[in-house]
Amino acid sequence: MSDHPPFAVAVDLAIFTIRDGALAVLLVERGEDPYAGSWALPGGFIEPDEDAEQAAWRELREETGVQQFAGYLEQLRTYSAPDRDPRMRVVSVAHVALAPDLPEPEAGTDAADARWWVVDDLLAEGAAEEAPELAFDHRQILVDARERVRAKLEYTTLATEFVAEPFTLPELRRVYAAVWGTPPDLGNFRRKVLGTEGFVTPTDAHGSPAGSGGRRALLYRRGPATVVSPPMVRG
Amino acid sequence: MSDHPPFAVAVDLAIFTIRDGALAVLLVERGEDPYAGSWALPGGFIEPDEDAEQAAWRELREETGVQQFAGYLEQLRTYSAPDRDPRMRVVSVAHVALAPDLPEPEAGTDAADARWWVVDDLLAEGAAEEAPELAFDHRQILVDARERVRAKLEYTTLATEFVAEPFTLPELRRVYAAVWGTPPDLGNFRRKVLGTEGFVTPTDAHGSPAGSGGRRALLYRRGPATVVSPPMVRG
DNA sequence: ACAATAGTGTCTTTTAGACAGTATTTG
DNA sequence: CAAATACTGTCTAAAAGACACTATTGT
Repeated sequence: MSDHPPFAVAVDLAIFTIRDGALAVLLVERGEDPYAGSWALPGGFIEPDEDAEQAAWRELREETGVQQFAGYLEQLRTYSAPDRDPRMRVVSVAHVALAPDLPEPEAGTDAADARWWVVDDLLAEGAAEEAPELAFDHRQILVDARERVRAKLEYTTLATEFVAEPFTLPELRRVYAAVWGTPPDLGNFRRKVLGTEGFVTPTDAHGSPAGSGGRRALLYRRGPATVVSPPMVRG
Repeated sequence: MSDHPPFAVAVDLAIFTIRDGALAVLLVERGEDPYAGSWALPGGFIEPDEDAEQAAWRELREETGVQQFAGYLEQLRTYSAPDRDPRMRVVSVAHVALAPDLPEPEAGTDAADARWWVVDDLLAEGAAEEAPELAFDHRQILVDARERVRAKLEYTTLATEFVAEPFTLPELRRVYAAVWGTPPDLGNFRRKVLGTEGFVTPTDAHGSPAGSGGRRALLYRRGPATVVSPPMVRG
């Protein structure tokens, strides 16, 4: 009754960004068995002196190669099926991270390669041409992580974590378009964002239009607000 | 780089019910050190052949003494501070459970005693007369668990898990009153619940009024809906 | 009859949905 | 100027907030 079988405890990360108008996630190609050669979410084991969040931040910096990582990280949920890792009993505390678009990553020490993948290509039923199967239960983690991000865009100001400051409202709207798959109505989107106190704070500078030709959009910074109430609704 | 320090992995449960119009949680008095004699959330270690959710269901049945537990269980989040247990490194996957009011629990094998506590008494700043400090980081878990339940009443039909079928709308409304601290407006509450397709399904029977004297309320059962959109808002 | 509880109706305000129109910039 | 992008305004419909009123039961 007082036994406590030993487990290894890991963190895994679904690191999202917006690339070319699509939601993308960072995957690493595994260099070792099990699943050598297939693609997986970046992650690693928790060290004795850190908690899961610290481990996640450490892995995030290691995998992205960005020491002063400016972005958002939160715990997603814990995956603990007894057979999820064939080597031994590993429990994984999965996290979600968001970042304005990061450089193409360098391969880490234990990974053969690392690159961004368009999430819809990975998760589409028709399985796009070269979309790989994911290692372990990472496909399920990715499904859950995407759903978390989709949901949080509705009732939080989280979308601003996907854009570098300062940013324009059209940029911010393209974040919603990428994550939800369909852009919110232009006018209504502006009314909601500007009408939610503290969502964004205006600057007096102007950015560049998305294409060549077009009006220059006003630039904004993130505001102090974190919740959007009532929520924005998904198309 | 390939080390994976061993951890013990436990589950802890915040089991909520409504008792005498207040949100209550089940605590056990610890019989052993550390924290012998103080109160804690029920929990235990994960066995080699089960995942966290199975372990949580097992503990739930053991602690409540109800073999065919009819209620709701979901994962909350994982707590992993290195020093959260002074004996050794223990990571806890916390869960939230809801149940229509259960019998007064029996003490389990490893617990000196077990009883329901009114959550507001435990968490109030003024610390009610005989409200105990909680063991480990269980106060924080309880705070997070309560917030999860409060939030989920807004955008899901979860409140129905707090009442035994069949139930009346006034009963259901008292769930919101207990969890939120203030009752939703009577008329608007009925409009929302009855106007949300699949929230509840009517029967043709009538229940008894809350006090002695008063009209008999219609009885309902849980409907198939799980989400309430747009959400009900907290007073 | 009265108090207590359950249930209905309605007026106002807020917000979202839809979409037409105006403004600014580049080629 | 035409095309592309950014921005504003307005009408309608849906929903919430507030609150008055009716219905049924026990003492």
